[in-house]
Amino acid sequence: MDQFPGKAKWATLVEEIPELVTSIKQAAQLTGLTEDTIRYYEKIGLLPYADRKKNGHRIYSREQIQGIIFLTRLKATGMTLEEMKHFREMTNAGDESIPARLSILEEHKQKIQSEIARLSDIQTIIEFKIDHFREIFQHPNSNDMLCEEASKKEI
Amino acid sequence: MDQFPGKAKWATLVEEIPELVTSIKQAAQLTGLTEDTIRYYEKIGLLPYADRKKNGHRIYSREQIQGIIFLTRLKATGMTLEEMKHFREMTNAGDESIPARLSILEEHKQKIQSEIARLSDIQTIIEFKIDHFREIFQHPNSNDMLCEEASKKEI
DNA sequence: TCTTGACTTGGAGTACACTCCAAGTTGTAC
DNA sequence: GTACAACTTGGAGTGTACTCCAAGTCAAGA
Repeated sequence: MDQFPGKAKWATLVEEIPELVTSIKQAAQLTGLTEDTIRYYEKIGLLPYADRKKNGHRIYSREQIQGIIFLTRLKATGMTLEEMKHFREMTNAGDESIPARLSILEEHKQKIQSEIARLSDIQTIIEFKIDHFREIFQHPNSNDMLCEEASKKEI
Repeated sequence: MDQFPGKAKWATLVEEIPELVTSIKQAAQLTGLTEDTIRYYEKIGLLPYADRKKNGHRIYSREQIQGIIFLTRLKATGMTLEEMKHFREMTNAGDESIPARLSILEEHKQKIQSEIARLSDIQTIIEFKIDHFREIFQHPNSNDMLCEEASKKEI
């Protein structure tokens, strides 16, 4: 629902990621982000300051690319940049922050669950509306009757 | 995932809506929108110019409130204001626009379906990550092994 | 040596959807 | 008659997440 680049484009398996990614362009292709977005994420501290080649160009390890991809998963399920930043900052704190990270992920998982439930509920309402329109279209005369019926149901 | 006001608050059954809603405050309570948002929607043409009382205060019929609530459903499932405006403009065109409205709703329904599928997919990935953290936490030594295993799966 | 292309930086601009504010009007309550 | 609440308007400001741009650097190729 967010702008989320087409799935086939970027890496979904570790094997597709070189051990060393030597340009921001490549990083962008692998993660599905734009180069500007990667720079922006680094600027706001969501991504750590990336290593540079001698000429100043960014390089990334496979693990770093994997980390970015995981962040895009969180973002794609509605986590804000600020929350992601918090999650990532804990990664820096090492294994002792694992329980905290676990509970963030578990909470987020619950949120996704509720989101799915919410979408399904509204899906049902929209389906009702679709049926309603289809009725009107097929039996233009029984229009009012169906409206009566509709008024007994959820809006 | 969007800011979506708490469900219990507003009307979900037609019976809860008076036949005539005589203030923007009441309209806001019934629809779950803020007064400012209702004015804003009217300003951008997403809602038609509401009838006013002699003193200029807005009034709404039950049907109009129902219409607003349906728009909030569309919004809550990711439809943009611009798309909703388009949908609503067709409502003005009368019954001849029903096939077009039908196809918009059907397309939107498909989008929600894909959205649910997308969330479920990522849910699975997050669950894997949670299991991974839990493993590390419970068996700190087998850490590397599990990382190896992880690297064979989806990121 | 010069050009080209891929990057770098800081900072400004954009899109969406509100959200807030100041100034004014109206109707009721005391 | 005056205070007050509940509205009205136009317009400015906010937050999130980018997106774009100008000016500069650097390495490789003709």
